[in-house]
Amino acid sequence: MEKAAAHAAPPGPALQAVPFMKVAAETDKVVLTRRQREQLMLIGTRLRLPPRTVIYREGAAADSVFAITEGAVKSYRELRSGKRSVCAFLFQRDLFGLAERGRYRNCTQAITRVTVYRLSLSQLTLLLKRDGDLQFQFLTKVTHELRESQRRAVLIHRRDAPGRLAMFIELMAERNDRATARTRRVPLPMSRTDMADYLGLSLETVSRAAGELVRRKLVKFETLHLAVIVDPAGLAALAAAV
Amino acid sequence: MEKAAAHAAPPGPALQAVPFMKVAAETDKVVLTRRQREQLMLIGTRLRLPPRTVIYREGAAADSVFAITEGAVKSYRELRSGKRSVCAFLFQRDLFGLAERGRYRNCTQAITRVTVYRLSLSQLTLLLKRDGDLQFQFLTKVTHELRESQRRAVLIHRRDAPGRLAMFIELMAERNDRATARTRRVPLPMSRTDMADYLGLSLETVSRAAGELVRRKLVKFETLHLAVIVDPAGLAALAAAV
DNA sequence: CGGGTCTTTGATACTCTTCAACACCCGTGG
DNA sequence: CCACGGGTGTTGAAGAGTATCAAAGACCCG
Repeated sequence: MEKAAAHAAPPGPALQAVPFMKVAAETDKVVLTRRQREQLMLIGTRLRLPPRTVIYREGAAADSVFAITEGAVKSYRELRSGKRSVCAFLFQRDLFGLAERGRYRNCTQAITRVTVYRLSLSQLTLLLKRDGDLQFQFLTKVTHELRESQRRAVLIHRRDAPGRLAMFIELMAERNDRATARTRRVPLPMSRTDMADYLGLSLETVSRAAGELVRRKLVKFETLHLAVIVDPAGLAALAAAV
Repeated sequence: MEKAAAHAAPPGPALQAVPFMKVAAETDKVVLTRRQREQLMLIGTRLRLPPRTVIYREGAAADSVFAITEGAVKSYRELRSGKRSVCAFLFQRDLFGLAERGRYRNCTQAITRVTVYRLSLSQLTLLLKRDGDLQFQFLTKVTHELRESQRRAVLIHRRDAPGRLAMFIELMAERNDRATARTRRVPLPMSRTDMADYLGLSLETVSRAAGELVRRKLVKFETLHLAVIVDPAGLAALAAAV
């Protein structure tokens, strides 16, 4: 566990994405070179933030882009009705804060304690235009996030709550890399309310759906924020049964 | 009408996106230089495709990226249940075909007659790495699409069909630039089924919702594929009442 | 151990989905 | 010119599922 982390995430920002093209090696993920990371560190500041910290608000002047090195962040929007819509959950090696016309479009808030790199937007722009390879990594990363976002849209098409939740758990399991593959444990750092706001369900329905998955012996919950996959095949079948 | 088109879309591919930073000019949209367009034309082929042409299928080997210069395209996924989920509707100056590990992730099909530039992925990659400014345009564009995708996710959070449809019409109106602003006409080239698959509703519900909007005198339909906004404020209010 | 937050559980109402029949548009062929 | 047929869209009635409101229970942190 520590070995992988030490080798994959040396000091400095990192990005996780799947490349456009098929690569020969089993290097499934894009990685930045040491030099690229060092350059990013030069224009960035490392921040450690406690849970619930609001990193920025919708509409705020955007002068920075953020790269997560540790922890979980949610990106959401406040709707007039007082409800929230969670756009994405962001983890290690994710990027956020890509603004529109100098303004952020979402709010972002730390879920757990997080470590992020705050990169100056203007300096980053210059750096990217200068270093075509680095920019290509960013392009790949954003494309990756676009695909993830579209996948979520597919998820929302399901009308049944247990199915949506099953897909969600699989999503989170994927994000947790191979740690889940071995232990079958899936950390769900966000609250039930956040999950509901992401899945487009009420929190009561999420709760009931979770109970249903447990009843069907597909998963169980060691704690509220740690699911264990009891029947991987069954869960996958339900998740795929769109 | 023709004047604007002639000035904004000279020969060659174009991209429409909102920049990260606030720009001084009222140039709201990113535009490619003539030289960049010419470079793209060098590595691309112009294709004219009749309606219903399937441009590529999910899982197919991806060797090209496409830029639309005219017409409408839908990007969708076939679900096991036989249903479809439409990920996005794509128009003039949109980009599609960003692959994952050498495979396309969605199917794309022409809705109307379309003109697209097919760009060789390998050559585009080289070109982008060489031309930092051009690549930055692509980065901006993909980021723009990411935001659009997230916006759709917000849209889906509404449970009421008339509200979803109202948002959809506003979305389409925006895409139609200022043409709608003057004439209040919104072209909806896609079928009701496509709209349903995009909105996460059944087509019957879309039909009923359309009837409801007409009944409330918010819009009317000149033809099935051409909506007219009767009460812009009322429609906007309903669309924003998330 | 206690207060507050978050989660679970229960009953009712509401909206959409589904299934089915019907209307419409348009190109084809008589 | 009109009748026909397929695809597409509309309308109707019954059923399923979730949202909502309300209240009790579990958990965390000080």
